[in-house]
Amino acid sequence: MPAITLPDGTTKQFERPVTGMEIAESIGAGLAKATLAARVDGELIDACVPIEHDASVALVTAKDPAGVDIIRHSCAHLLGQALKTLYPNVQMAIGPVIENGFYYDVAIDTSIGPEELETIEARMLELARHDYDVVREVVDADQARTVFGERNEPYKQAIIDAIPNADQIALYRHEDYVDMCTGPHVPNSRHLRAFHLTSTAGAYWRGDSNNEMLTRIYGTAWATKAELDAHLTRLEEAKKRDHRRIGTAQDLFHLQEEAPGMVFWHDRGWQIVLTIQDYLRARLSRAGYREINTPQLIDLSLWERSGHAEKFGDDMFMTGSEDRQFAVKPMNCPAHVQVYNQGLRSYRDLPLRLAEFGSCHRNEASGTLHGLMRVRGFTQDDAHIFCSEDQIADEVGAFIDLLYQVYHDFGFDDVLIKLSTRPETRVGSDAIWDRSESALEECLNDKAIDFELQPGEGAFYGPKIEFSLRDCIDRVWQLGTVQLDFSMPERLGASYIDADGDRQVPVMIHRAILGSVERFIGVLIEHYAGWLPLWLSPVQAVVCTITDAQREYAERVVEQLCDAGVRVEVDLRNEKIGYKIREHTLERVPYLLVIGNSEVDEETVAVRTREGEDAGAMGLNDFVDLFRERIAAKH
RNA sequence: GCCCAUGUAGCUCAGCGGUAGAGCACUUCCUUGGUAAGGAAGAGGUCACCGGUUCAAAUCCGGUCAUGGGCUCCA
Repeated sequence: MPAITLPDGTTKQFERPVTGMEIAESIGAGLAKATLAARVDGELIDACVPIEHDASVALVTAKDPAGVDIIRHSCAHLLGQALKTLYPNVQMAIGPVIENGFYYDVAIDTSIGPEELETIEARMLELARHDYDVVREVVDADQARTVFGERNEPYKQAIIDAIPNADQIALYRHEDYVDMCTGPHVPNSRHLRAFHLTSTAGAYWRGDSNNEMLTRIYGTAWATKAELDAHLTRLEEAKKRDHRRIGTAQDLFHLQEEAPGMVFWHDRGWQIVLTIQDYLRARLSRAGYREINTPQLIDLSLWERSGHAEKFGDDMFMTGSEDRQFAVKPMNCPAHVQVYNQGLRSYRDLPLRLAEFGSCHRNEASGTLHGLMRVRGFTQDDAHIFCSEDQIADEVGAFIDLLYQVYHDFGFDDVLIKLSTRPETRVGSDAIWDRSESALEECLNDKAIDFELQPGEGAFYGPKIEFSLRDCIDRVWQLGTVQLDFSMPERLGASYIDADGDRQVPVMIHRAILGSVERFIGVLIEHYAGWLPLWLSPVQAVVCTITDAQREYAERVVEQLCDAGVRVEVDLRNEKIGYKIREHTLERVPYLLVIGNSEVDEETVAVRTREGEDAGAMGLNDFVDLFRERIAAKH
């Protein structure tokens, strides 16, 4: 005789165990029609599962985010159903829900391209329109193995084998199709209408590159057609923000076949690099860093001593000369230790903060390259802090403050943080891992920073914190990092003399704020959709004349603005003013300074912004004041 | 590196066995015009590269390289 408490606080008595669907029907036909599942004491269950005890129950519809995920999950099964009718030999592996949609990994003996996706999607819709009931059945592991054995589903069997104590397995039947899932699923296929198959990809079985590669089919699914359309429109909009497209349109950089994964910076793009570096130099200098510069090519033996050759040798570019083998540096830290090692260091020298805009090359696997986001040649805003163990917390704390300030200045306030702790194979005593992990964690907690803990994901030489930002289609890119290192200083013979006159090995803190300047610019471009803030814009103003008659005055204006520190260009072309304005607006130049006869007469410029705002005519000094105000505010 | 797709003019793309196309950009001329595209003419391509099938290949097939979407990796 379960008593069911509903979210509004009312309690209903039932004579016998009751299902979520029956509860919904007792409330109203409309609700029953919309019900996808039930949340019983906080736990999601299928609408067809009887509730036997007193419980608080909320009915889940498509208005509930959990309901949309149920639709997505059921769409994965619907995809399976459609695939089985089109390709009877297909073998189903896993089909989970992801952000905005779902995917299914399958073993299939044919390749699935865009045309096949269309066919499959059409079949899915056709099947869903049968408005069939999804039937749930609970079996034990042996029965499940038999079912999937008969259906030639070795992957499903392997999944069953991997479930501990699998005495109750839920099977879901979509007409002739059977899948296995913890559920819940939609009660009827009529809830599945707003979906779209987006792409295919290869994916290793169980995510292990030693295993065979399966075909992954991605789809997106929503509660309503309108939401689906809105999502597809968002994807289209996101494409317009793609840094590769904008980089070409604004003439910032290019990539070409002869130098895969390496950037040709054009003058405008390079100006952005220079602006960022100048800004960081000022910040670093204020924070007590010293900038250094170290060689591109270093004898392989140093990389052997540092351990990189053994672990990452395949990913290092090599070159030889006169029987010596050199590696193009893949990272800066061993070189920074060499600088540290010059002369005898005292505890009074610590902490020693050595910074470098280090140009590094890594032979990344060809399939991983991606515009500016993943390259083979890149510049790290790298620095290494050599300090004693009791300085770690202060140094990490100061670094995190610096990082947040820098991100804020660039307009990023939504940062994802991950703390990675000791992996299985590691160097250093448990005691020092204990201390350093808690030092990092305390720093984050002190600053009330939310973070995700990634146990076992730390580097072999120490724990780390990673700072990431999202790109225009919500892909997450790691930028900053701070890593403690108990290994390299010792391997490379770094030491200092402590207050008692004893030799000690310093701790090394690897840290970067932007990570790769290239990637950072990619994220910047997408974040701003090409509308870089004034202080970062490579060209900050273009002086546009109405006719040839203003040439002389325009050139004088450019000179004066240049002297005032404005990155300014002049457009004297024989074009109408509308044409010039359109062109420079599309190039996202922040200020257009229009000069006609009246401006010449009154010694002014007519100021127009790229947003289309007409700020009217003003004297040059007024414009420069306005300009400097905005630069200072980093707008 | 692995799976799938793609590679045609500076850019965006059409053509998919029978003489290489469009829009924008570019050049020249006309136009000197006040806030998002003035007009006319012209030039521009070994259809990524290598090989094969064919009377004939941008088009079909194979390989290589690159790019894109993922997977694995990321010191």
